[in-house]
Amino acid sequence: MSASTIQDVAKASGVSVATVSRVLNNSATVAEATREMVLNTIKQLDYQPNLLGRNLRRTETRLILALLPTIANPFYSRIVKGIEDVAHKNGYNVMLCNTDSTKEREQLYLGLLKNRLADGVILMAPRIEGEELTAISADFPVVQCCEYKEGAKVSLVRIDNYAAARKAAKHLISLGHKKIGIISSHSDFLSILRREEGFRSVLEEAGLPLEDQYLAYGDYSFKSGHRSALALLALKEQPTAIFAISDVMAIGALRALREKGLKVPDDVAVVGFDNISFSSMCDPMLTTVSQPKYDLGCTAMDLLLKTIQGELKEPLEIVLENELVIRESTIRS
Amino acid sequence: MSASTIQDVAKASGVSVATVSRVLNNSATVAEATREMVLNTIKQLDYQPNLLGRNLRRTETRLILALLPTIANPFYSRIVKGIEDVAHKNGYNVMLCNTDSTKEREQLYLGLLKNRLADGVILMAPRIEGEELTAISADFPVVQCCEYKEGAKVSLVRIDNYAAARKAAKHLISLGHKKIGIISSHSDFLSILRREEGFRSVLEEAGLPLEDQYLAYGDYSFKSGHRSALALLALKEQPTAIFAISDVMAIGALRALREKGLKVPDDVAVVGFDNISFSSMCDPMLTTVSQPKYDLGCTAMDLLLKTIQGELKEPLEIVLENELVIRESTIRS
DNA sequence: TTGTATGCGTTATCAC
DNA sequence: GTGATAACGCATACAA
Repeated sequence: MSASTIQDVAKASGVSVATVSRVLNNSATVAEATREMVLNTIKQLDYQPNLLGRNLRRTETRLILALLPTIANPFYSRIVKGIEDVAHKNGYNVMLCNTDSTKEREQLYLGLLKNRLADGVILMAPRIEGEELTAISADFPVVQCCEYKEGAKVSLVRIDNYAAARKAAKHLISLGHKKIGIISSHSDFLSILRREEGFRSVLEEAGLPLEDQYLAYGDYSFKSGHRSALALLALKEQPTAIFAISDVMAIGALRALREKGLKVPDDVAVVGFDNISFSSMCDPMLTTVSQPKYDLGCTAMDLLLKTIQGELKEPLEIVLENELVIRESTIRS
Repeated sequence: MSASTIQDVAKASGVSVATVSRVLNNSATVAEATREMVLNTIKQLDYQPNLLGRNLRRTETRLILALLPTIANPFYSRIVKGIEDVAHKNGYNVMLCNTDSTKEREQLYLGLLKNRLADGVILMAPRIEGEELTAISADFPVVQCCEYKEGAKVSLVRIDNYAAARKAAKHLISLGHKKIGIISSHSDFLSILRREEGFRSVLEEAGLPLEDQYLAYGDYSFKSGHRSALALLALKEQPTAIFAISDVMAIGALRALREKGLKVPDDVAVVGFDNISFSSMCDPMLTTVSQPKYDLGCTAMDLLLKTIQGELKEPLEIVLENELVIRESTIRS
């Protein structure tokens, strides 16, 4: 476990640490001869600058934290790709942190931000309260992506969840469905509430107000989608269509329907949300609301960079487009 | 962007920084009265210790990096959960790093290890050469998990890939299949080569040596599985069974078969590898070789902790059990 | 062009 | 029990 420092390099090169530092940082004011010699001993000693020292001195880390509830939901993978691409292009590294959907772990990682271990954070499913988030955001660079909290005055990139859910509802209504179940989640994300509201609004306009029993709650897992669908199917009047606020849960619902011997879409139609890659691999392929995941990630990182560079006075909210992708789970091909 | 330091706290409390530090680290030798007062001003100033300073001084970060090719493959999510659970239990944090399957990004993150920004690294799909990996491992704590490189003298947790693939092959042979295709990947992971070898060995023992044309290569994506399956189906003599070295690719193959109007398992049987959660959600449910993902993660982190604590003189290799899970894609239920 | 000296924020070793 | 102070490894203002 060797650990040569800048001092070792200086000594071995017969120069001062300042000169070595200059070589390290490509400072112009260093003679070509010395530069070469120093670079040589750096290779020789296999010297690696200690980032703790450097970052402490520079008070920047060039590190971004991306907080997500779990990597188990493939929804996040394209978003992360977008974040990374923009970050790398700008000389930043990205690290992913699983919050496990708990306030505690989220606070822990936000603590690393407060403790200067990272230059900024992108939150993909904030769990802490809006006020706390607002407070942190006042002192440190933070951006919310996709999911967001009530009352948080924090930059945000999202789609219009209300309008998106309306598209899904209108599609089902246009197919003649009258009994429609929803699989939502118990989170207090505004994104999810908006989807519920949007979906409801269309049903009401169609004179088919949503009854409480047609609303089931899951936790974004396959199993919870499966379980919720079974609950909906246990009603006296089975729904003829199910809308899930996440593809993963919609796919769990597909499995439940299969187990019950119901045909999709003939007996029951299903609409998901997110358009994860899996939604076009399952059978039947899933009709779903597509979020521009890659762009959401890129835009969030752009916003964060602006925040870090102080170009943003106050929180900004950016809304990207969405699209209903119609596949086999609602219409026979 | 406030940034109160230990000095500010000391000044405001009317004590020295040493005392504040003692309070921070629960040093026993501090009077109850002073402790309370200091804690008070810490709250008041919303003081957050700067981890760069602390880590620099302590020469440890309590941070672990988990390097994976992409979070798009759900295979990794349970492994990561195992790593995190053990890490948290021992006071370490885990951050995930996408290498995008490139040597460059992997080297970059390993650089952070060399530069003391993290205490150790778990590699889930190493891309750099075995010798380079061996060299790094000689100086820094590194553990390979699941996939591993030829010639790397580095700690490793894995399953017996050879034996596991043999189970899959024997299963297909026992079902009477004679023309069997394989979807593998072009990586130079020993794990994958062993699977190929194991599978081949059974075919040979059955007098059905694998012809080159029955071997297709993908890149672990749905699409590549889909594409590879189409290639296999284009052969004059179509295979009646397909073995994919990853569930994701196997599921892509299922889709290709559906498109070609072929019934699974009646026309073509399919076996995957990994047992990701999705494999029991798709239709038909996938027969697959199950890796003990959570345990693999836990064990890898255990090994890394031992390495960090210097309890491990030289690289250790641990082999965990695997299991063939038989589902609808090979046998009608 | 290079060296000296200082400070980044913390912990730890001394003294007292 | 507490306070100076050195040190961690680096970058930079200022001298030379």
